[in-house]
Amino acid sequence: MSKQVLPIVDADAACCAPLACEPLSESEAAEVAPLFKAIADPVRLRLLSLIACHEGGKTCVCDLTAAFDLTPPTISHHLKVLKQAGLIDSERRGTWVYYWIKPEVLARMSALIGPASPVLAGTA
Amino acid sequence: MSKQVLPIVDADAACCAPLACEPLSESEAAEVAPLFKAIADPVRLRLLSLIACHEGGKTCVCDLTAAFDLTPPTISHHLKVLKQAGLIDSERRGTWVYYWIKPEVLARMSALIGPASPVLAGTA
DNA sequence: TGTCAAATTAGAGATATGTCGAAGCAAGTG
DNA sequence: CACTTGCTTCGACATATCTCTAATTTGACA
Repeated sequence: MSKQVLPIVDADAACCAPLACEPLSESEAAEVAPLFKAIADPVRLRLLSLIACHEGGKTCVCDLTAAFDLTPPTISHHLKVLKQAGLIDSERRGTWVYYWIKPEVLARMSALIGPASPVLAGTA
Repeated sequence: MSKQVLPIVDADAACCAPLACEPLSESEAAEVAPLFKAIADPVRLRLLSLIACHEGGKTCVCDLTAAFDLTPPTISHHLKVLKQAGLIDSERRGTWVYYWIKPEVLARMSALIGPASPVLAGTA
């Protein structure tokens, strides 16, 4: 296209510019990545949403299984992943098992990638 | 431990309670999950953070490669994943290639899992 | 033109993930 | 006690992901 003379980086200098905020450390990244991995699946995203949208916050597995074209073991597997990541918790009530969301964890994840994040506040 | 008599669900009724917000549809989930999958890796989280934290917003690949104990092809692969997800964009400037963040996309992801989300606002 | 440096692409190998059927466990009911 | 229902665990399989080495592309420069 046209000549691109952008003032952002001085081509004579080194290829890098100074940092505007504190980037995520290796250990912080290792700690947070599993949280995002837990929700990085369409089934688990919908499970989380279905659980969160329930009045009272507790949702029976039978409800969740019915919302998908997947077998109960598969739903159970995804619920286990979400629970091990700390995003949901569960309780047995007779024959049924209920799951509920832990909103603090979601809120922390949201803040981490949001506009006010101390580790991602570059061009926001 | 102690008797758990929770008033949230009537044990005589069906196992389900009504919904409090609109859960994520199958197609919405399929659309959003790849975004979270893109950041669901410690290396890519740090890459994103390093890029975002650069003053001016543009970061040279050589800078990024230097920050990891990984080979250039591996860094290149992760940058490609982030770019294909739409989280970053790039431009070639002579020998060097610069990447920058697209904050709108991060902001959208943050809002989706944040306390005010219309699909995850259950118990927040 | 030839050479060098930066970055990407291609291909391979090890590990992780998503899904299922079969089996097991826990709790209610006849 | 036996039987049924709801859910989880186990084991297997196909696919996806992460990382590397080797080869390729792109641009700068003598």
